[in-house]
Amino acid sequence: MSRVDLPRLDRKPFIALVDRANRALQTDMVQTGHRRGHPELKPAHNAVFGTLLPDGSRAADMAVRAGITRQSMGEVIRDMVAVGILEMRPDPEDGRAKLVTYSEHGRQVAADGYAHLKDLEERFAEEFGEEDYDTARRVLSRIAELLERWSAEEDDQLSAVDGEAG
Amino acid sequence: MSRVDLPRLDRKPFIALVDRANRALQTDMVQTGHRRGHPELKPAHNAVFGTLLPDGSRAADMAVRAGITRQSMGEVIRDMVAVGILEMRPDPEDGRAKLVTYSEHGRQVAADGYAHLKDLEERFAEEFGEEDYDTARRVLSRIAELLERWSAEEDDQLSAVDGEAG
DNA sequence: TGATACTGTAAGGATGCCTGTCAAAATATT
DNA sequence: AATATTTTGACAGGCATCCTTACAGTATCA
Repeated sequence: MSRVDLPRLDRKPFIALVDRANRALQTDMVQTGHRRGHPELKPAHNAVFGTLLPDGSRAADMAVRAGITRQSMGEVIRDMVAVGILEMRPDPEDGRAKLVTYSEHGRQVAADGYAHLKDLEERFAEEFGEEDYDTARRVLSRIAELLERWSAEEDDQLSAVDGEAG
Repeated sequence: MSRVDLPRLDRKPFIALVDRANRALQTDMVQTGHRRGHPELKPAHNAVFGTLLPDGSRAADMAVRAGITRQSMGEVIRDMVAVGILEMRPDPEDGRAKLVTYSEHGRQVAADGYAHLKDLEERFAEEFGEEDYDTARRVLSRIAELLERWSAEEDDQLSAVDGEAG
């Protein structure tokens, strides 16, 4: 009987903290949108609000910024066009592309959302203190980059071993 | 023409930072699990690893801790039982409940995962400094609670208004 | 004992994102 | 100029995740 002992974690895994916070934030944004009179808002729309530049963007660029595929982003965008938040028109500078912009109604929706985000920023800063809140933001903003680097390094090591073996 | 001006955000929304970090962490955990010889691991399993206590837990409790419904947690648990990571047996102290525990194989999987988590904790602490990393953890651990409180307060205000009007 | 609350589960649906594929347009290569 | 490659948005099909609604069994308490 080779019973494996589970190492006792002295504290909750970081991933659990991030995941829990993320679920709460996603829910909060949609719920607030609904309360503000925009019942058409869905969680997936957050990816657009976070990546669509004020003067318009291409779907492909937005997909890269959001970290999802072009197809997925395109689907979300078409959905938001259908409910009147976004508009698409051919990009005059590139016949293949279409320029995604907010509709007039979409600008109102986005403005309401940004107002709520600003409110949250202030509440968080007040709750945790400007300094600690900024620290948390700084840490979070670098997590993805670090993980991708470390993962790539491990990939390199594995393929190097494969290369020697093969 | 009442054109709505979009407020320019001075920095990325907090929700965008958390979402991006979360995606990266979820991907990293699953990828690492696969590399360590556990190809059966899926992203949804993280919710279990993060909430199942070493001596066993009830599904309902785990659902609350993970921030998802009992039904969803139950589905994930049954999936992990099917692939041999978890075991379920009746709770001797409560005829309604079942006690979820790791199987022997599951303990090995979890041990590998926890080892990776510990490695990440150390890398993060080294990268950001113990103090800043702890600060980020502390901030994140309170986000859900705060949002739920604020949301409840807003609900109260709305229903109070409804009450007066009705 | 009966009302109420909590357990896990089932069924069905909505959502979000994926892979594979395509045509059209732009760009690079020959 | 002709061809090959890349890039664009779109469509089809599918899987994973989580939800809502509903239910039967058990516990708890008036």
